[in-house]
Amino acid sequence: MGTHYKGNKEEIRALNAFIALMRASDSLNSRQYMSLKKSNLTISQFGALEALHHLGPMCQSVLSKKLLKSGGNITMVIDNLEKRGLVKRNRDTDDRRFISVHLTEEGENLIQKVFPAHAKNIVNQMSVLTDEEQKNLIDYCKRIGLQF
Amino acid sequence: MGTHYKGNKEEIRALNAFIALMRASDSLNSRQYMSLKKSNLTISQFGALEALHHLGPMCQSVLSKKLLKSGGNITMVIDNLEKRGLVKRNRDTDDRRFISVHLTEEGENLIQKVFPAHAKNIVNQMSVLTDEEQKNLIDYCKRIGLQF
DNA sequence: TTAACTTGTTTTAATGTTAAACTATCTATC
DNA sequence: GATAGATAGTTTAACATTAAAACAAGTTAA
Repeated sequence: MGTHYKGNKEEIRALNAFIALMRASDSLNSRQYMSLKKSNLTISQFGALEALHHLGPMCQSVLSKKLLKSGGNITMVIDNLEKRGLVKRNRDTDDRRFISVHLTEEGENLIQKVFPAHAKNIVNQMSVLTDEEQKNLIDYCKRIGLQF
Repeated sequence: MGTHYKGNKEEIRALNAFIALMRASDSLNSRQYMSLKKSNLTISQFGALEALHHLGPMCQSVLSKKLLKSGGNITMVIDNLEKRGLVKRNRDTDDRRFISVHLTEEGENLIQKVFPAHAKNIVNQMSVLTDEEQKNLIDYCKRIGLQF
């Protein structure tokens, strides 16, 4: 692994840290992907179901902000969940611009079944780090994430 | 930020570490995306050009392994680079199953122009961490990535 | 009241992504 | 040499993703 960039030691280190971070998130993502495939869910679909499960019904623009995805993308993801009968759209009667999305009973059952194993799976993977190391990782990642 | 999972302290910590890692890589990705958009390159296209630049011509199956992407995906990415005249395909004469992909002069010029700013950009973002912290991050990420 | 602006959702076009099926080519074995 | 199996690449179908444009509904200001 590593960069082929010809820079000084500090630059090489920074690029290697970047690559390591990206590879780690790729690995976690692909293990998530494999795990969810058993339930015929994509990562995005799972994310939407999870948000609706833990936060209750919400309109697509809110979901879009929660999941950090574009509005057009949410339309597509909710479309696919709706086709499977896992969520339902409800046009708001007061302000007809809004569409409230909520889990169906089937969707609620599915997320309740899938979530615990999913969480356990992640906890398991992160357990290669000690509690102290996880704290450090959170600190580092937040600082990287919150730049502008 | 944080999970809504009702577990014990250790589980919550692990899930928060997971979420922090994913958010950080999302942030880095989206900044990469914005930066490369100026040159009309996607992250995948940049990755392919960079590999060909630093490692020289190679066939698609090797590229596929380097970039950790499926063969079908590489076909698409190389198609789009070829349409723009940045790379060229060459059928191997010895073994006609192989196609060697190489940068055109235009592609070489582009990657030479784009790469330094790109690397600098990443180094800059990672510089919110000290050298010691970057070392730790690399260690943590490698351990997360290399499980199973 | 109407025109202009704002906000929420959908559509469209382009790219990425995978898995699976397919074609072409090469190799080993009978 | 024919054939079975392996390998490289392409195609297809499905979903993800964005930006930008279109569309729908509500708000505001002249």
